[in-house]
This record gives sequence, C-alpha cells and structure tokens, in this order.
Amino acid sequence: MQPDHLSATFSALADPTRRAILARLALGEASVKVLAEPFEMTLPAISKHLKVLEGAGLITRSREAQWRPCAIHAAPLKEAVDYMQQFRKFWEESFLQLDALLQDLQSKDKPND
Amino acid sequence: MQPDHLSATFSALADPTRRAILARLALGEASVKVLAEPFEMTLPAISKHLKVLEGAGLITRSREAQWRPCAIHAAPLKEAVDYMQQFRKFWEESFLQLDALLQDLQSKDKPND
DNA sequence: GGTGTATTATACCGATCAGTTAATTAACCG
DNA sequence: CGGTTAATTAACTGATCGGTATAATACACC
Repeated sequence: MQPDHLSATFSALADPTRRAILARLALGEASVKVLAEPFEMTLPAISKHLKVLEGAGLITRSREAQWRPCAIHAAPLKEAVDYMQQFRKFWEESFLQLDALLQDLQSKDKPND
Repeated sequence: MQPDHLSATFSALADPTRRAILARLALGEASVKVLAEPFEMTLPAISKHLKVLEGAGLITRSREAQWRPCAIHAAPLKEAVDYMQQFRKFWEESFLQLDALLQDLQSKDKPND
C-alpha cells in the first residue's frame, strides 16, 4: 500500500458498515458469508468492504477450503489513535473550560455567595 | 449534522490536506488565506476542506472584519479515540505476541541458556 | 465429472468528491 | 464613491465510491 497509512485507515473507518464488520470481528474470526448476514446488502458489496478493510491493514485473511475467514488486525488503529493523541490537550482544555463555565454558572445560582 | 458523527469525523480525517490544516490550527487560529498558503491549491478548494472540517465539528469559525478565522475544536477527536479504544486489547495482544516471539528468538540466540 | 457452496471478478449505474475557473459578496481603506 | 483584499458561491469536470446483477472461480462431496 501507499505510504499514506492514515488516510487509508481513516477512510476505512468512515463507513458504518465497515465499522460494524470490525465490531463483529472483535468477537472472533468469521467467513464472508457470516459477516454479510446482518446486512441488507449483496455479498459482492460486503466483499468490497472487506477489500477496503484489508487494504487498510485492518483485517487479515486466511484460507480454509472454500472459505476465506477474516480476522481483525488492530495495529493501524493504534497508529491512528497515536496520531490523534497529538490533539489531546485541546479536548482536555475544552473540558477545563466547560468546568470553569459550570463553576461560574453555579456561583451565579447562589447570589448570596 | 446527522447522528453519524463517527463517519463524519473519520472521513474528515481521511484527507492529508485536512489533517495538515488541523495540525496548523493546533498552533493557533488562522485565516483561510493563511491556511491555504502551504498548499498548491486554489482558495475555493481550501474553503471546501474547511467546510468539511466544520461539518465534522473539528473546527469553529468566527468573524473579524473581512477575515473568518478558524480554530480547532477537538471534541469529536476525543469521541473517535474513545471509539477506537474498544479495540485496544487487540493491538495490545499483538504486542504481547511480538514480545513472546522476540523472547523466543533471543532464547534461540543463546543456545547455552 | 457434476452439483452445491463460498467467494471474487466484471461491468455497469448514480451519487458524491476533489479540484478547477469565473463570478459574487463583504469588508476595509483612501 | 472606487479600489483592494478576503472569502464564498456557482457551474463544471473527471475520479472515486457504494451499490447492483451477472458471470466466473475455487473447493468439497458424491
């Protein structure tokens, strides 16, 4: 795959079907057919989603007779989380601000303070 | 925005230009023109990227005379990280496996162990 | 070899996307 | 007012996306 790992990871995650597939795989390996069952979608569509997930390195595939079971591979997720942590201070800041705001409101609730 | 917050967040992050804009905004507020400078791209293109980021709630915009400065808003990033943490045990598992593998290799390196 | 099951490939469609150019709005400045 | 700067809108284009239907492949079992 191309060097742009993050784009591949994020765009794989940007689809609810693919996220649901990942959630299912978190419970254990599964074949394409089993993965497709919860969805009102044809098998080729699921097959394409799996290809996207595989392309992003989020799943790996093996072979067992005519089945090609999928398993989750979370390493790219760690990369993505690590990337996002660089912004951590910003959401922590905004929590602090919210905190300050709440305290401010509270002090105004008690006018005899 | 629609309830599907996560899709919006991930697909906003799935573009290197938008990630670069976020990184720039981590240094402080900036106008559209300033944000556009590092890129070989027209202003309307940047404007569209900003609209995507704003749609995902990752930036907020204010007004100062003819400028519309952007500021980072990291709350959706926290949501996304929280979502991904559900898979944490999988990447930790694979680290443990890697660890075990390395130890195995090491023990084979020292035959008189 | 023929049949059934699991999966992928191909070809197609409509929608959305990422970018462009050109025109427009909005605000400042003299 | 006219001119300049900042930013958006509108209209267009080519590419990618998410899905379909249908055909092809791969394997197991008899």
